[in-house]
Amino acid sequence: MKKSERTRAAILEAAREQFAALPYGQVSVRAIATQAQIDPAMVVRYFTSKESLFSTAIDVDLHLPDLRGVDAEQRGEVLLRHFLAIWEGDDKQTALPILLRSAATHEAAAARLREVYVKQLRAMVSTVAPDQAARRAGLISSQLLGIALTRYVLRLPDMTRRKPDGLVADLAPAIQRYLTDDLPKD
Amino acid sequence: MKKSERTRAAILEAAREQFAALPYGQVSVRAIATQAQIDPAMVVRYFTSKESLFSTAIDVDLHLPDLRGVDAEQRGEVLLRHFLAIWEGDDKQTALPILLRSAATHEAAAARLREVYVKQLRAMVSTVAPDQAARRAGLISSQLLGIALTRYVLRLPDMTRRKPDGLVADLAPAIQRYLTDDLPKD
DNA sequence: AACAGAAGTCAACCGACGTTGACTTCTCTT
DNA sequence: AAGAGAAGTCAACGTCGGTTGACTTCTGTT
Repeated sequence: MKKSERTRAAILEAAREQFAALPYGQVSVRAIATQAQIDPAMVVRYFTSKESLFSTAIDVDLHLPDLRGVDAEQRGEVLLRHFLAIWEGDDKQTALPILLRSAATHEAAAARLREVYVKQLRAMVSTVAPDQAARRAGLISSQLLGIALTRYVLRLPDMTRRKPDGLVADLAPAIQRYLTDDLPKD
Repeated sequence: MKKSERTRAAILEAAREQFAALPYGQVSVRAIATQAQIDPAMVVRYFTSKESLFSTAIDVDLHLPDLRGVDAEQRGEVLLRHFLAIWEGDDKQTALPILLRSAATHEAAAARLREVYVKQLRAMVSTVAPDQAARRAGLISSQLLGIALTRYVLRLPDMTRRKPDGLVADLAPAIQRYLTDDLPKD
């Protein structure tokens, strides 16, 4: 059954594109169907419901680099560059933009984002900073997601204006400190 | 006409509460009306439309402190504490939570947030760090809003777990640096 | 060529929502 | 007390979106 694979893939591709551009509630099954040049009923036929299509469409793998192979003093910069590349690249390699855009609106998206955070970012931090890894990962996420929020979602002028290299120069040190500094006793 | 003032205020209060809890699209005029114990038609009568009710409901004044009267080394901490208090307080003093929750979904909310950013945060940074104020304000907003996003909207476990004082201890230095450090030439 | 099962189409249902306009009730002035 | 204007009620309209189910068309095997 080759035909079915094609339409299934077409639906998925259209869905990813739509969800990347708009939050969950503003994406309609009808719009996805139109873009995939099929009938709205097919979406349901293949994916049961909009909700489960959404779940299927977002398999977020951040492909985080293995920081153990990176100079200890450069890890913050490497991580930040990788993160920015996810957003700057137009290739839609990861579904992170999809997730962040919907997370404020859609609890399922928020839950998935928490899962990605724990299994990928926190896990990765653990490999290079086993001491206080969860705490460090939290701090790092607050800065990284803050960058994504202000630059790509809210589009604050002072953030959109910057070139990626400039952002790295300004922000990598902060990430680096969260990763390696001694933390207050708390 | 005293009665009208009361219902008008009741609608506004209900609206603020609803918008603070849910993004724009998930708040219905009917729900606001129910909470205010009035008829949905009254909402339109008093505020013309849901959209203009939203605009009226959010008059965001962050009441940012005047950092010029604060020890130069403590400004980051003071600013961060003030920001956290906005979110921790249950008194709904400011409409910032309303705005952030809707900003990912609703362009009008995002636009308003940009305005608040420019007129309040950036303006305040200018008073204590006139050099590169816009750039510094951008960096600070990325960290502050990142905290709000991860802790209060996404509720990442490693951020919700922390006590405010712990967050201040870990994060105030970063804010302080964005405020006062020499920045790379860019 | 014929038939079965897959793939695709079409129209409609149902619920939710913002908004409207006609109607009723209240309230205050004279 | 009466009448006018404000305040409030009610039912409905129109739209949109997810979902359904019956129907038609295609495809591949025998």
